[in-house]
Amino acid sequence: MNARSQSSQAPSLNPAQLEAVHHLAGPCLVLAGAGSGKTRVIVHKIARLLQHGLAPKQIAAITFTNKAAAEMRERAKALVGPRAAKDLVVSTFHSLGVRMLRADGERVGLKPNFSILDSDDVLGVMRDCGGNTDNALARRWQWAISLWKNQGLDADAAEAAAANDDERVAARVMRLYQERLLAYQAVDFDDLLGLPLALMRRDDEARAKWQALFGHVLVDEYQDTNAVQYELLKMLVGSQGATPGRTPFTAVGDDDQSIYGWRGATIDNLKRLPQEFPSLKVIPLEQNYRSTGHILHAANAVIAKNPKLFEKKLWSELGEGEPVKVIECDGEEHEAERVVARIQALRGGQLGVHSVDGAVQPVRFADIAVLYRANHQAKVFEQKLRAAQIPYKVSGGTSYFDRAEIKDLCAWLRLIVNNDDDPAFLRAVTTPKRGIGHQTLASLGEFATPRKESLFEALFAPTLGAALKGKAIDALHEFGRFVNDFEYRARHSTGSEDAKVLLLGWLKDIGYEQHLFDSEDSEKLATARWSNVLDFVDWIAKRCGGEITQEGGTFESERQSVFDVAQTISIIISIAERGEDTDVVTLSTLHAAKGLEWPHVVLVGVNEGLLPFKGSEEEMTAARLEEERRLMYVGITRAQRTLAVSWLRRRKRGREMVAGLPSRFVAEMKLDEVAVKEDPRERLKRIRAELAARVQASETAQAAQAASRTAAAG
DNA sequence: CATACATGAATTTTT
DNA sequence: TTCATGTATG
Repeated sequence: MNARSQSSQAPSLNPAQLEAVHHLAGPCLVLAGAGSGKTRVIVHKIARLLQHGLAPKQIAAITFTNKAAAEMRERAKALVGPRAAKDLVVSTFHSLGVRMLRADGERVGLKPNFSILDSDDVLGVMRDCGGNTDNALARRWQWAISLWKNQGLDADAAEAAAANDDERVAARVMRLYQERLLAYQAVDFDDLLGLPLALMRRDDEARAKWQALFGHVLVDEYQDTNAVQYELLKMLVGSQGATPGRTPFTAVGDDDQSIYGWRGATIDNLKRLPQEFPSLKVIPLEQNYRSTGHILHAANAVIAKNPKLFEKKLWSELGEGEPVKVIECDGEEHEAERVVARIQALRGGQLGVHSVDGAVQPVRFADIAVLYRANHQAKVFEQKLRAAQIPYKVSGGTSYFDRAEIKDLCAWLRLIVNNDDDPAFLRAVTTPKRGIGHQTLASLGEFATPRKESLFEALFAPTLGAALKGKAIDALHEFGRFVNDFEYRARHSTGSEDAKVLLLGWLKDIGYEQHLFDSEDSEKLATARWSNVLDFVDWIAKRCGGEITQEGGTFESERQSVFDVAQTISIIISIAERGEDTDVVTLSTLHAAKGLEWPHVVLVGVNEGLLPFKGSEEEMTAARLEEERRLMYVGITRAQRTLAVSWLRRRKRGREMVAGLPSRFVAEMKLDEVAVKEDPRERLKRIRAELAARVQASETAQAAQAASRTAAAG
């Protein structure tokens, strides 16, 4: 098992879980503490709803990430079987939004083939709207505008709410930006939430249609919803129609794990739920199946310092376990060395997985995680781990679709899907370089803008000759013809074989491999990039269907054209899932670690200023401190069996060294109150007994699960 | 139009 | 110290 392994849990649901699963009639809020088996509850509730006669497609389970959606579907499949699981609507808010807009977007001015801009594209458009501004400013606008959109504000509302000149400028940019997106027939990620909401508000027919679709809506990680997502949920369950609260729903979340306030998530959505749905059933899940006692004491003690929305205290039956260890370090290097030493000690020590007969399997690398506040902290650990020959992976690193080479290719695909997508046009036309530079493109832009045409449309205007030199026009025309030709072929190549031929031929035509080797100074890096490209081609080809070999034999799946696949590409899940079974230590930010668990966790850099993070300028408000505390809580509750917390006596600030203090959260863990003074030999005996009991429990659970599966199948 | 050097700023991240 | 952006040069 790797980090994703589920904690062992008794085969039957506990009373609170049962209550949550059985409450089908009205709105339900499940306050799922860390490690309390919330996915299990969701999946069992889905099964229960199916038993009660809902069709799979009437059940919507909404998650935040594609990865979470995929996992949810897998878990559902294991419980209800592949047939039912296939038709369940398990999707992110954003993909549901895409689905609604592709179907009914015309009512908010979108053709069905609109493009979805990623944040780089958005940045480009922002810079354009502000008249060639610098990147940093454009990024601030992007940030502010995204937050406004997440709060459900339009440009007018944003301008009215603007507190200073900077914000007023941003609000003006926002108006321009929205106009331009519409002209491009493009939307950003925030629009995937806001436009479906606008659609349903504006159009009774569409609203009725989508409200009739679902018989129950489940929302995972509810504490991470923003204002727009909440409105969207309310709209979907029909609370604003003539028959309020018609569709029952289940929100599952944990206010103590809300760590995304900085990107628009609002805990108000939790506060408002009981007020706006008076019949709301609130069910706390407090039994933790993940961590041992010392770890939970620390977690409870820390979070107790935060004001509470709902009463909730975790407990577990897994025994006291190991005390939490605090490691004091000289500096970053020393910390990394001590962590390496700890990893080696864990692997060599008595803390491996004990089976009932007392044999010890060593701790695997994949059982260990090093968690930190900010990405840059990973660096020293990478160095020291490499030096010690310990394999590791850095999670939360750049995702597959963030890679430059993949973005390049996606730009081309987007351009053939939607010729009016100017950001895609700009990226494709300059990748690889084909003698068309900013000069030419600037002139083309100046020509196109007053005519209210997209760049691609303007390419073929007969009067373009007045604005550009012959040579430039020739190059542009050639590009245009090439794109049209590629589009034609993409529409007509279906099935994986044709797709592969088309895509490889296209890469050759644009000279992409050569481009990679020319632009990358290390040949090794270029090779790696090229192999990413080939993976990408395979991935698209596979999605085009045709003959597919899977467990259960070879069969014919529905054929799609490359064009069809390209249409959905910017929203589709990354294939970063490869290499999941390798035995490596995980390095991760605290944010990226949410939802995961490891037997052994080290929280590093737990320093005042770093873990309650303190920027140079903004002051530490109570709300900010509380979110930092929840982050600490999330970190602590990732650990199943051992937890160590390290802090630095000296740390770098800018280029100088300053004295470091342990984070206030270290004291808040109240380790001294629960630490046990125990004879080491006694301790070992106790630990073994606890572990044996645990192993037995998990084996019983597995046996029962297998039995119930057999029963379900028969 | 692309590459080489200097100068300046530094959370967290998904869609 | 590193990374990214802006300017100067070939």
